[in-house]
Amino acid sequence: MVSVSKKLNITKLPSLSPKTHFTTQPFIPFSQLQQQRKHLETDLVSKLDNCRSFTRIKRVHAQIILNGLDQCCYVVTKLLRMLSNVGVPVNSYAHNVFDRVSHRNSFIWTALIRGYCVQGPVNEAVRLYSLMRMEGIGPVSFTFSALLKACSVCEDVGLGMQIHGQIVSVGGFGCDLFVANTMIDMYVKCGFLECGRRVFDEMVVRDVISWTSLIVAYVKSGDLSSAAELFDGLPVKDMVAWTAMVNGYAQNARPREALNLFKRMQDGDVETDEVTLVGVISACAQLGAAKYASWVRKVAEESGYRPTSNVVVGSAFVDMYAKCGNVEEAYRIFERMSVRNVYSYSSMIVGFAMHGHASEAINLFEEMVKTEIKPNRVTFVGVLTACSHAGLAEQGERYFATMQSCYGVVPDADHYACMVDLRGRSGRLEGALQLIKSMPVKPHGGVWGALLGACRIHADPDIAEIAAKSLFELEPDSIGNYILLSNIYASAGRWEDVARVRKTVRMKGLKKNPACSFVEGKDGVIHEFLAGDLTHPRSSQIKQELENLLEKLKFLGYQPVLSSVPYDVDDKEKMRILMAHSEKLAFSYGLLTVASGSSITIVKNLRICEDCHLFMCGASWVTGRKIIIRDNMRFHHFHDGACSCNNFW
DNA sequence: GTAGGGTTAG
Repeated sequence: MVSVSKKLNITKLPSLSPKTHFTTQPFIPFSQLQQQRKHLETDLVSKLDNCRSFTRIKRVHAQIILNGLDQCCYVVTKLLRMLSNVGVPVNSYAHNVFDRVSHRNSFIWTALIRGYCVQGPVNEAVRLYSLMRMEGIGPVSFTFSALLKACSVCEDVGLGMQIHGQIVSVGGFGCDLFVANTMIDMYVKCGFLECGRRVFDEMVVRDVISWTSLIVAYVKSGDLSSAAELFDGLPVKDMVAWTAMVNGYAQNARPREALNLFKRMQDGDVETDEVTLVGVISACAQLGAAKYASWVRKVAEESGYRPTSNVVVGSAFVDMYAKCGNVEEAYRIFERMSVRNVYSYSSMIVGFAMHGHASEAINLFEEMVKTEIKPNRVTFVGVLTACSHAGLAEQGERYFATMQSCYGVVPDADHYACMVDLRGRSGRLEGALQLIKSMPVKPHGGVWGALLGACRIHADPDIAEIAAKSLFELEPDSIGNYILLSNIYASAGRWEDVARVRKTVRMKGLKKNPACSFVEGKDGVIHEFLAGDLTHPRSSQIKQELENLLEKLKFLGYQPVLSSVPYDVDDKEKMRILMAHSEKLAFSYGLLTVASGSSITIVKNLRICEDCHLFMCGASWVTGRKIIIRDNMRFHHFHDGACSCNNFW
């Protein structure tokens, strides 16, 4: 090796006078220059970090060029990331910046690839990845997680599997937690849960994120037992994991289990945030009891969340109070919310609709469209339901006709179901049938079900047969549809047809859903009554109370609606069956226990029958009590002998 | 840089 001194022949150094050569440039050691450059880099990177607009970024970019740092991968990587974050199309500005860098490292390549991953097209990201590999640049773990994330966003499992193959062939990255976790997420978001599970099972090291991704995947697929099994096996659970499981129960209509798990979460001193709260609030909404409503309100405030200052928590509370029968409190919260969004408005509109307050729902909708907030499909479901339940047929038709042209919401099968309901209820059964035939999308069970329900109200067994035929094809095992058809036949006295439907039900081995009602006693305990149930400890008192009431009602002219009994039995037996309906038993118990002057709230699993409806109207008059009944359709508020639904349900 | 969220009709 030739030494530098020999090569340059500098054994004899010329005697340079520092005076002549360094007068304007003071001597700065290299290490100090390096340090200065480092400071400059850090300074520009932090400036970039604070940029929230393209204009600001361009300004910093000019400084980067001025300082000669446009070849510095560290700074340019940050520049590319920020450009993509503020949404500047990656194929223009960012790509130019990238092209001008002569020596590119993995990070700068990855920043550009990420840009395409976020903005698309993903294929371009994959092409760049190949180019990078051809240039001999090795990927970093973030290169793969960005690519995998992109595959999950566009649900392209084929591409995802290609990336998976790359990860395996490059080697080493399969063990990277970030990469493996993103891979699980990619598979489950694409709907390949089993593949995600395989990745999970093959992982040597897992963290709470790996577990949670999979738990959520099981929750979304409705497989709660697999989710719970994983959750139980998770060694260290954090707030997100707990929340995933609590909300999993809530989303799958298992509110009691959601609340039990939440109590365990609290016992474990795990923090509660707004995401946890919405799940818990939604569970309480499903239970529909005032007891739970006040409990969760307290829980929220203890965790520092006020329904009026947090839009997500607030909207959940609006929905919950409406579902618990307290639409006044729902509106009180809604009114005081400092920020509202489409969820808040939709929840309130649907809440009003559920309680038969059609004009309030419509007024609120009109108020909403004057704001910046755009109505969505759920908002229109609420508005159309409100019109339908209040018999506002013309207004409903108008909203339906303009929802696409004025608000850009394309009517889907759910909206058609509302319209069939609206036309059907107002007696235009043929018009409803025509609407179904003209639908641009395939009608689902809800659409035919709405027609069948209307046939019950207007006693039309012929159209009911048409609706039922399609309905039985779509939902062959749904017992409610058979019962509805059988009841329509029964009201028309067509007992042979009733027998035929019942035979089908028996042959299919379908079991009838027993009717049951809940009422909250003054002790806060929820009492459940089944139809004809005499097992309650205070059964004889309940029966006596009911008989006293019946006497008074009869005196006022109440005549039992015997046609509400769909059995071919004598009138005396029909009377006995009617008096043992679960909501009547629950109401009678309420009279015995709920403080006088307070309203009585009953939750029923099936639709209230005509006789019970009439009975409750009279009972609210005779007893002076407000009676609120939530059936599986909506709320009925009985007061002074009338119901909020105007006998239209 | 990877995991958890609220409104829906018969």
